[in-house]
Order: sequence, then structure tokens, then C-alpha cells
Amino acid sequence: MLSQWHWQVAPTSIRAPLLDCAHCPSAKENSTLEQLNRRLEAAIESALLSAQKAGDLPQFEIPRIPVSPPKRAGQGDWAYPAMGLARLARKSPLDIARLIVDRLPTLDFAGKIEIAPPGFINCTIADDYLRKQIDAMLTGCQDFFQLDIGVGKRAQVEFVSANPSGPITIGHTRNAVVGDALARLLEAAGYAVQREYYYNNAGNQMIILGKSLQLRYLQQLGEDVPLPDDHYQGEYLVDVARDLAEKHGESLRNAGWQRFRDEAERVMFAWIKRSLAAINIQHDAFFNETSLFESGQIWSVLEAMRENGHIYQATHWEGADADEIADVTAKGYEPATWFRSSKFGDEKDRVMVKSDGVPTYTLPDIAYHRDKLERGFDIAVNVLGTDHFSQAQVVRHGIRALGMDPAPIDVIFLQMVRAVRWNKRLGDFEAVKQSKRAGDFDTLDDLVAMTSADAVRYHMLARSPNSQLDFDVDQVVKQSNENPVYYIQNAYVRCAGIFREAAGRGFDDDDADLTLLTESELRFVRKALELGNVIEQAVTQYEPQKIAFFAHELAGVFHPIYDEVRVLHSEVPAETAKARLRFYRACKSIFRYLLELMGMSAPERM
RNA sequence: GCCUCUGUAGCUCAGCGGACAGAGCACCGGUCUUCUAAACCGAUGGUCGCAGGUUCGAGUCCUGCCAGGGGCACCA
Repeated sequence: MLSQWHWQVAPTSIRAPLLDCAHCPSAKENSTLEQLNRRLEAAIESALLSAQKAGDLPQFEIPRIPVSPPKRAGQGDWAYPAMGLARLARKSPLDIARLIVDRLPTLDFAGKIEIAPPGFINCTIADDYLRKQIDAMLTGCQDFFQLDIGVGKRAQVEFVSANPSGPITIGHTRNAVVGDALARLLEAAGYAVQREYYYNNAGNQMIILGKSLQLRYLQQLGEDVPLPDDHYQGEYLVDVARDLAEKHGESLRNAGWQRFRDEAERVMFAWIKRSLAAINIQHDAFFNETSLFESGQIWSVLEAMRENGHIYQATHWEGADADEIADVTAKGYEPATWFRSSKFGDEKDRVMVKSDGVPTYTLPDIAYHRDKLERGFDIAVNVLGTDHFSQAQVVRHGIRALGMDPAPIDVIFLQMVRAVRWNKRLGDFEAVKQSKRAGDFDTLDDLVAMTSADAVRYHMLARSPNSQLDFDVDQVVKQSNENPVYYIQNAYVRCAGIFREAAGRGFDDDDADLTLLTESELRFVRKALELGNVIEQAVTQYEPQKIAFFAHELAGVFHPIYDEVRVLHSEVPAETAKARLRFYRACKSIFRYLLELMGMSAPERM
């Protein structure tokens, strides 16, 4: 079955090979906070065990209480709430905290360890340790922050998956940005990632698209043929028809609609790829529905489901009530092929093959996901609009009906997105109309033209998938501190500016003495070291927006320091200046990496 | 009706069962002789939709309401 893949491989060379993980980053010791919190938790657990062994604490199973960064300054970098043990240990939280701290093994990264009421253990990272991380970071953020959770594993992200019937819309754009960001984060977590695009080209929609183009073409030839209401009305098909007429003249006058469908698919796909490339997105593989028909996979899936006893022929589903039966009878349907999905928790059964013998969308969808599972990905994430929620459930039931475990497949559901602008008269936001008149936009191309690729990527990413997103086109256009895009990029630009100036003066950071750095700079390093945790959380919880929030927070730590900590200034001693230049080298490195993780550019100037 | 998402400052939104609920914007007051203004400093601003419950501890978990979005095809 593995030999029956039907994808075109996109011309991209920068991706990791899909099957060969020989050169994947190997598990290695790294020094991010991602490990520090784990090490602190382990140390606390061993302290507790030791206290139990000595009889200072009663025997109980030690619950997992994670250490977390406190909200407030002055409470250290990691806090452990010992209150959670009070009941089990039958001691006051402060006493327990004392017992733990007294027995805590030595930790090279730990500086001050304090106990605070009502029972927190606050651990501060030692300054020396932070200073060492600056040089470590300079060996490359990609390596420095590389997690080991995905090493040796293969992940697939299926996203966009818009049918080639028109341009990429605002909704697809959110999907594209979130999917690609997740793919980048998975790569940062060590996975070999494949970006896949699945599209339906076998169904009725593509037939109508072909017929629509055919009519547009005939109109170009001067024929007076109307375009029915249920056909594609978009102006873009007129452009395609005009090109066809120019290239082929009248030779296609008697061609079948299939010829036009193929042409439409080809042109639309070229357009879609161009649009996505403009925001720095490329898929590795394209998988089409038609291939599932040609290979016969849809029928083998149906057979397998039938053998497992989940398929039946009927005019209506088995649990239909009187109203539904009356409804179906009125329509006069012949028997169709049903999937008994209600057995798997669905609210009703679903039609797999219509009474006219044509499969519904669901059957190839199940076949596609079976194929995906058979390709052996450790995780396969599907980015879908929330309007596909029910459909995704049915596919899941279908996979179970095949006797397969759908566990590797996860879905990120994106809530709706719309472009809005402020309407002064109404005193409220107003949806941008779905028309193509000047100033209105509803496609990715329009969005990019009016703002920028970077702005589109950031604003589409910086929102929880669970939240609806109003893309405020006026705000996104603004080049001011109202716009986080420039706030973040400016951090990189400012670093780049220092190095331009330093180079001009022949000043470098060779032999920098990092002990000359003070609390301000170390505050930045502390924050920067959280990146490992952020990537881990983004990947394991499927929350790629976390990286956007973090980038903004880190820029928020950076700018005040930049304002205060100068390098090439008459009053800064040369040795101090060297140390600071080294610090800004690390800053520049991490901002470049963050922008790369978000698929944004890192401009040298703005 | 059923499923699902959302409701936190005037606006847009963060917030891992933990300490006094945070940013940005807007508004108000300051800061460009320095590598620095797409920036910085300061001030104002809150019954976390409502009501119960679990917990030593709830914006966070549970139940029920209220309000808004989306989905519940022999469409894709």
C-alpha cells in the first residue's frame, strides 16, 4: 500500500528528507530552561524521597507538581508551590518547603533558593550560568534551542487544502499561516516534517468550475451564453478564458468541459502556489482526491468497512424517525450505501455512496486518512476550519471502522476569520465586503498588497485557533508601535544597526569579558531562555500562536534595555562596550531565529 | 434541539489550579547634542458574562443559565 502514493513533490530543497533521519539532530545535552525546570522538579522529588526515607515525612506517593515561572519579579525564575503537599504530608507548607530545600541536591544552574509564604520555593538562576548561555546561544539558536522530543520522528502537517477552484481567501490564509508555523515549530522540536496539501478535484465542484470556464471562453468568442447562478461568478475566470482565447483562438469551441476543468485546475493551482510563496509557504507534497479513485483505494476502503460489518444499503439510515423517512420518501431516492457511524458515537449514519453510484466526499476522505496512517507518521496534524468539525469526526469514526487507530491524527480547528475595518459612523468594526471593488479585499493577494507578507503572517498567527479573528486591515497597515510586527522586527533592526556602526569604527567583541554585563542584560537572557519551553508547549499543545506572543514579549524586554545599555558611546569603557556588543550579538541571533520560526523576514534596516 | 468555540481594562487580546489579574493600543504627562523615536519613561483604567459547586487555594476545573460565532445534506 505504501507504493500507492500519489503526490507531486514540490520543487523545494530546504526540507529535511522524509524517510531518512540519519542526519536529524541527535539527542544531545542542551542547556535550555526546558531542561532546567525538569532538573529542578527531579531534584525536588529526590529531596522529598530522601525526607521520607529519613522519616521526616510520612510515606505517600509524590504528586507531580510542576515548577512554573512566577508572575512577579523578585520571586525567582522557577517557583514550586509546596502547598500542594500539605495534606499528604500533614505538615505546614512552609515546613515542607524547608525540608525540601535542606535536602535539595546541588544544581549547577541554581543561584538563590528562597522560601516564601504561603509555601513557595523560589529558585533563581545563577548569573554566571546566564552569562555562559550568551556564548552558547551564539553557536546558533537552531542548535541551542533544539529540543529532543521529535528527534527521529516524522510528522506531517496537512494544511491549506483549498480546492483549486479560485484564489486563496482570507480563511485559507489563516490556515496556511498556522499550518506552516506549526511545521516550523515541529522542525525546531526535532521532527522531520512533511507539509502536505490535499485537494478535492473529483467532485461536482470541479465539474462546475470547468463548465464555468467553458462558458466564459465561449463568451470570449462572442457567443451569447449566460452563466447560471450556481456556476462560478468570479471575474478571475474571465481572465483565464481571455488567455485561452488568445492562445487557442476558436479551436476549443467544441472541446468538452473536461478540457476546461483541467485548464482551470492548472491555472488555479499555479495561482495558489504563487500566492502562498509570497508569504513564504511551500508544500512538499500535493495529494489529490482523483488519485484515490484511480488507484481503487476508495473501493478497498469501502470493502474493508463492509467486511467489518459497518456498511449497509438502504433508502434511509437505520435510526431515522418518521419525519426523516417521510422526507426521504418524498425525494424518491433509490437505496444508497450507508456507513453505520452511529455505532461509533455519531449522531446519525452517513452516506458513503449516493444512490446514483457516486461516492460522497466522505469516502475518499476516509481513504485519504487511511493512506496517511499507512505512511507511518508519528503524528499527522490536520489544520481545518471549524466548519469541518463534523466531517472530521466522521472520518475518525471511519478509521475506527477500518480497525485502525486514529491516534496519530490530530486536528487544529480554526475559528472563522474575516477582514474588518473601523467604521467611524457606526462606531464599530465592519466586515470588509466580499466584492472586488477597489479597497476591498478578500484574497491573500489583496491582503499582501495592502499590508505586507510579514504583517499577514504575524497577525494571522497571533491568535488562539479557538478564537475568531478579525483582521483589522487598517491597523495592520499602520507602521507604528500599534503594530507588533514592526515592534518585533525593530528589535532585530536595532541590533543590526549596532553592528553596522561597530564595523564602521573597526570595533569588535573579541575577548569580551561577560562579567561586565549587569542585571539589565541578564534579564533579557533569562527571558530568552524561556524559548525552549515555549516551543515545547507550542508543539505538544498545538498552539503555534505562543511563539508570536513570546516574540512580542521578548521585544518588550529588549527595547528598554537597548535604550539604556549603550555600546558605542563616549562614556562607555572599551571593555564594557565589548561585553555589550557580545550581548547584542546574542540578541540579534535570537530575534533572527524567532522571525524565522514565524516565517517572517529579518530586515537589516527599516 | 444537539455538538462546538468565545465572553477578562474604553478597544484588541495574554493569562500552566497558586503569590497583589497582565500586555499593547486609545487617552493624559514627559524624553531625540549619544549606535536609539516603527523607541523609551510615567499616570489613569477591572464585580475576569451570571449563579452554584469542587479545592488549603478558581479568571483557570465541574454543573446550570445568559449572550455571540460556527457546524449538524444522497454538497464539497
